Amino acid sequence: MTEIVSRATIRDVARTAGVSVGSVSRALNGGKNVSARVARDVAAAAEKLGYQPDFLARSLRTRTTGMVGCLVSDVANPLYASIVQAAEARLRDAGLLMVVANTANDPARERAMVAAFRSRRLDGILVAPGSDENDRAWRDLAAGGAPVVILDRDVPHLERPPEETQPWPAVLVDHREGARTATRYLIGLGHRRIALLTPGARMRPGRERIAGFRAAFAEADIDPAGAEVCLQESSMDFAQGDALALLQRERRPTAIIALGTRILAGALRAARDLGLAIPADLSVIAVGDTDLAAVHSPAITALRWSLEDVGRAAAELLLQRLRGTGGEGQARALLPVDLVLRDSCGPPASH
Amino acid sequence: MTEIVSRATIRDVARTAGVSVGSVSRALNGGKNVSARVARDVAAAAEKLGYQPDFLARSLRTRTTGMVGCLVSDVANPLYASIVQAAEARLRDAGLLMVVANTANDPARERAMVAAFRSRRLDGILVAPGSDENDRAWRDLAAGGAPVVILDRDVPHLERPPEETQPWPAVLVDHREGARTATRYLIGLGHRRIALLTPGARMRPGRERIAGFRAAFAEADIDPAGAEVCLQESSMDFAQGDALALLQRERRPTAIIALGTRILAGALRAARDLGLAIPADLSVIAVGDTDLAAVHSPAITALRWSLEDVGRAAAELLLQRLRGTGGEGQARALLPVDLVLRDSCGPPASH
DNA sequence: CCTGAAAATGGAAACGTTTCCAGTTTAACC
DNA sequence: GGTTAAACTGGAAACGTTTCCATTTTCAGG
Repeated sequence: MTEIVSRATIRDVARTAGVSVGSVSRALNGGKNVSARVARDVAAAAEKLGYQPDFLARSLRTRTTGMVGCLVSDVANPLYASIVQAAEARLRDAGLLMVVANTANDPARERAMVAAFRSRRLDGILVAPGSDENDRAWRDLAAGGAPVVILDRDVPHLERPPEETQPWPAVLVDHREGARTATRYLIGLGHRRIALLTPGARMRPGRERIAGFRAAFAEADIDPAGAEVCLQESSMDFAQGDALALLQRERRPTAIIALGTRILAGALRAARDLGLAIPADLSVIAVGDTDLAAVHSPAITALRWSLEDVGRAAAELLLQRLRGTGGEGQARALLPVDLVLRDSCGPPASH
Repeated sequence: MTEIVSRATIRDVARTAGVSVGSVSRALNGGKNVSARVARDVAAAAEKLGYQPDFLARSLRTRTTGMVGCLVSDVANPLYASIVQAAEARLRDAGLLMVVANTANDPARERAMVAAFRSRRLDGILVAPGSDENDRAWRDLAAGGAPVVILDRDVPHLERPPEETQPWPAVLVDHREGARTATRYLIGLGHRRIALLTPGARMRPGRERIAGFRAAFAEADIDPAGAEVCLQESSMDFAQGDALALLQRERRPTAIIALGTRILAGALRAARDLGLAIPADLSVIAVGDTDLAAVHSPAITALRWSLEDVGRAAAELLLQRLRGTGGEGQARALLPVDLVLRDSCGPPASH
């Protein structure tokens, strides 16, 4: 195994095997229309030279790169990291590479990355846009021409090219039903004043949760004023200050539903600082089942959905599109949310 | 802005501007050796046609792809996610895309991804190999020819090509000093039996921590038998079972130092299940400052280093190499580890 | 052995750039 | 204005594949 100075090309293989370049290509790829002799010689020559095809040249010719892009606000956010991880696993098994970019929910950056993906001719895109109202983003995506799969966002039908009748493929999570289940559970325990701590309603997950939260109050025939929605930025410190103010009020909520890691952490800290015991003084439900929720004392009851399933399903949907074998039926997936009961909820203290 | 059916090529721009292809390329790229008239006409034509250069063709010609690969065991692991995120941010600012791949510490997969990166001619690679002894991995990396930056792993000098005198560029974290500081702190509080819970010593961070841990015992002139190293797989459940056994022993450790999220969580659960109070019955130090450590009650004292700095520094090192402007001095970075004091440590209970 | 179709093959034309080279225009200087 | 160097330009050759097309070879069936 000698050190190869400059890599062997298909031409070298052809010369070594004593056949034409065309034949080498056919032998190595299709396998169709090639005699046993040529196949053998080519394989031997390729092996001898340590030939590895150049994907760039191949891509230029075939107009397919074997790469897909993944656009999320922040791969370091656990809620995205697992999705990215699972999607990458599935795509890799299909022989595709994944390029990832963080957008920090910045529309300009989103546009720039979509353009970069397009210039590089990526075969497809997985994307969770930072805002559902960003028409430019949707237009850019549509203009790219590559198949797109949406991650848990609302997609405007109207923006599709006219000939397309199908909505964009998407993987959605049933946050509405999840929030409704959680709220119903708390109401059933006797709570009448519940606060939902969630980031802005700019995006689908927040909107759906709020809708489910309100729906539970409506169907229980309870004073809807008890359903308090606190919009929060995703910063832990802000959440903590906000939670402090919330829990110090005269008629404070007796239960809270808090999103993810940062907001939940802020709320828990606030409760601890105020000396509120969980669940005696305050019931808590986490949205998203993180290590924090599972290990906290007491363990936190949580809404759980499978991030891995989201990533896997998205990759699967994209692969269907890429292979053209898109049995039109399953253009979108709706994944369930479960309520994992632990020790952080109980009846409200009598007052 | 009409819908463009098939994208405009440089040839279209040339025709529209009434100049040659070569001139268009010069006008758009170099800006050197092009008259004002040509520059203007070309810019106008490109704008009018919505021309966007095809990176594939460009890459084929220039042998540079503007993409770098990032190879880690698992992007969903918070310890890697932030590194990846920060590195991507820096590389994006430099106009590079990042393709990421998870190896699950599987040598075969590592080899496959390195080969894939090479076939796609990625400009460089950031990598945290799953094992420091995997000679094949190092050889493959070296053979690729692209610049490589190592993430917190020991790199064998001997494997370098003979003409290279510099070691591989790498970003390292001073886990040894961190572990020594933490251990010294516990010893100072009076602890004499301390357990270090860490994943295997196959990789640099584990090895360094163990070394620092032992060094602290050695320099304190204390019975070294009290320094107990528990090698753990990175699975929370296993860690919990293991921690349970450890803490139920006759002469159990009075303090533990536990890595990351999963192992720490397992240990905390075990302590909770046994009714051990922290820090009265058991002192705990977390290795890696996670949300869990910060928000736990009581808050957990933790060893902290900046994952963002690791990612940023790695990207910086790689960029230096890519630009050839690698002031040879800073071929590697060693980042510090701090001990963040919280409420989880105290003197051991008298016995 | 002949015929025709099917299979296999070599050569060359793409794919869309950048860059080299030779030639032509401009500029500068006396 | 003439000479020379510098700046600019067009044409064509890469880069390394795949795929088309026209030949040549193989093979089955009479």
